[in-house]
Amino acid sequence: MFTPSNPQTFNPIVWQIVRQIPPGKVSTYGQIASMIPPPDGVDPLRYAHVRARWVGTAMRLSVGTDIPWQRVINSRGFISNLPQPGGRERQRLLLETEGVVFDENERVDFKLFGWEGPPQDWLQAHGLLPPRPLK
DNA sequence: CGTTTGACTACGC
DNA sequence: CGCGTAGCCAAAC
Repeated sequence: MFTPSNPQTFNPIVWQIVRQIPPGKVSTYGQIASMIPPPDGVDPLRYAHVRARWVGTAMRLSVGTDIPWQRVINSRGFISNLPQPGGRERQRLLLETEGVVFDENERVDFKLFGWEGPPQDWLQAHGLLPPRPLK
């Protein structure tokens, strides 16, 4: 089932969701986090303040895997500042190869390329809840 | 082990 | 729209 009382279970859930993002689409840290309910024992209100950052941590740990990490960007439509040198350029190149277009300000339009999220039955099949807005 | 840092985001000016 | 900050935990030092 689903007991994310520790990151060893939280992170794989993040990665599993990221795998569902189709090529040519992007999601955000917060959007992915909103699909994962608060871990047991964590105050939901406090969880809402840190969950997006947890997703960022999970993504950082996903380097060197087959996870399509490039499809996760920040809520403003920009590529975040990756810890690895040259990571941003690489991420942009990967996304552009998939068909994602950046505007003159290096921003992605979520209206065009934003991922609508997985089907609800997929979420429920994995013991997750439908996405909830922040706060 | 204590300290610092961080692939975040909403909100207030 | 830009800039600063609070929120507060897991990794990384």
